[in-house]
Amino acid sequence: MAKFYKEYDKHLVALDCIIFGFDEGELKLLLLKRKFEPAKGEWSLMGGFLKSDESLDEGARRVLHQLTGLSDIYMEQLHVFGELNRDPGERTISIAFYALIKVDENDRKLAETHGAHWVSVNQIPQLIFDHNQMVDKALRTLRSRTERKPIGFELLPEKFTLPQLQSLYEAINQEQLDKRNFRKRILETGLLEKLDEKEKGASKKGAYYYMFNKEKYLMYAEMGFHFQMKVKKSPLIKITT
Amino acid sequence: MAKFYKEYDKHLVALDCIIFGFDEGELKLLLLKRKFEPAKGEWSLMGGFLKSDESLDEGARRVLHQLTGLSDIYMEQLHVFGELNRDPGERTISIAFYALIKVDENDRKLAETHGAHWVSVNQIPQLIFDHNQMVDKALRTLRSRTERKPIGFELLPEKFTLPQLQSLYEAINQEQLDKRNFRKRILETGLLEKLDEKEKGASKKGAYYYMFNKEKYLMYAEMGFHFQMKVKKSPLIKITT
DNA sequence: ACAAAAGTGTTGTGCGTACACCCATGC
DNA sequence: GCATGGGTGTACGCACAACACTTTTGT
Repeated sequence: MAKFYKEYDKHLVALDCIIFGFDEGELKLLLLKRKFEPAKGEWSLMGGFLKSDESLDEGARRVLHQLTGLSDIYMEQLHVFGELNRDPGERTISIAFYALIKVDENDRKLAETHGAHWVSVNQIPQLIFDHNQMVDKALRTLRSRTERKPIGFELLPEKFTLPQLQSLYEAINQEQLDKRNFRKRILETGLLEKLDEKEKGASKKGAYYYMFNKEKYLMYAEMGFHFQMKVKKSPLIKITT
Repeated sequence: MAKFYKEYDKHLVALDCIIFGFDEGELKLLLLKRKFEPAKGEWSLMGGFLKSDESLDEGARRVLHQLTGLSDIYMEQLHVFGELNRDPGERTISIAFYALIKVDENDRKLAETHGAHWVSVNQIPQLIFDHNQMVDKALRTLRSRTERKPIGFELLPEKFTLPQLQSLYEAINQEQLDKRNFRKRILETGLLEKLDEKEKGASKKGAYYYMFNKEKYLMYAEMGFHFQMKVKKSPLIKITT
């Protein structure tokens, strides 16, 4: 290929992945102890450097696969971070991606063998560089996503119950929702298909399993959507002195 | 600075700017005939390459200033485009920014002396590489921005009339709005301050000037906002065969 | 029989939309 | 005096929030 741009600076381009998973009723993040200098041993996002022969998406997927063994997951570009000294090692531009995955037993093992850990988003430790800022931005993006796109397909197993779906929404948005309103709203979208089978782990009565209607899900994911639920107002508690 | 990452590939990083302006009741885009190979002479966005000693924002501002003489304008990161062959000259990653500016006489001249042209968003020509895709994404982002953030401060002169503001919203969203509803909604946000002065160019009666309340504007720009207006339904026209 | 979670409907209200006429002025 | 754009109020409907009791079943 002819080189037209010889005279311009070239840069290291990092790809950092913010991986969300939903497990045990909590929204979690996949973190890693960094294995190389600088900042070796500190908590970090999954990251790697872009290669010349791969597109951004390909690169992000490769990085994720190398570090966790995971593949075929939903990822989206979040933001580019490019402050001059964000990485003390060398001037590096980082393209942050966020990903949503269903955490199953298999993934849990895979992640562990790679030295990765699932951490609740309520207990994020200090991360290297500007990674905390990235996580913060990803969380806010994920939240505003719930209002415009259906969510869950990427974070829940194929079959799930309405209480599980509700608790996913609650975990993402850090708020309590009214059961009746939630069920009514989510059902009338037509996104869900009720199965004839109950989940019996969480209660004696058992909750019906549902699945997403894949076509509708994809349609809404493309066209957008409107799902807004306000906080369930908790009764005011007066603190008596 | 110590080099920790010697072994990794480095990349050209372009900064491309999608500049929106509002002029003569239309939403316009600032375009340029490219002055160097490859694709010399074709229509292009404002673009340049990132230098090692500048942050992304600084770089984008520098590029814009070099090409148009404009400075001090509102810019926001849009997306990174990184397909392998997006630039036939060489593998280049492009970070796209979008900017909103008030077009005044001064800017119009500045732009012209730099060979830039204001083009209505309804008449965007074929652009080089993936620049049309960038414009498309920027437009959609700008539209969804109007629903969550106040807009106008960056695109209108300091004093403006309500009909002007409305026509800005209409130009961005390509839809007609109901005058009464628009005025009611926008006024009750408290963002606007009515002046005692009328604009007399557009009509005999004249329309009152307004200004943004800067503090409220910044507050809403930060915290978000909710401004959604549906299309004014135009009466159905039956086409008789 | 009781504890624990699942499931189920109705009502009120605030927001958003639709809609038509008068006003001020320049020509 | 008329044409042109600016300015104003109300009524209706719907979507959303609030809210409490019954059902199932494992122990």
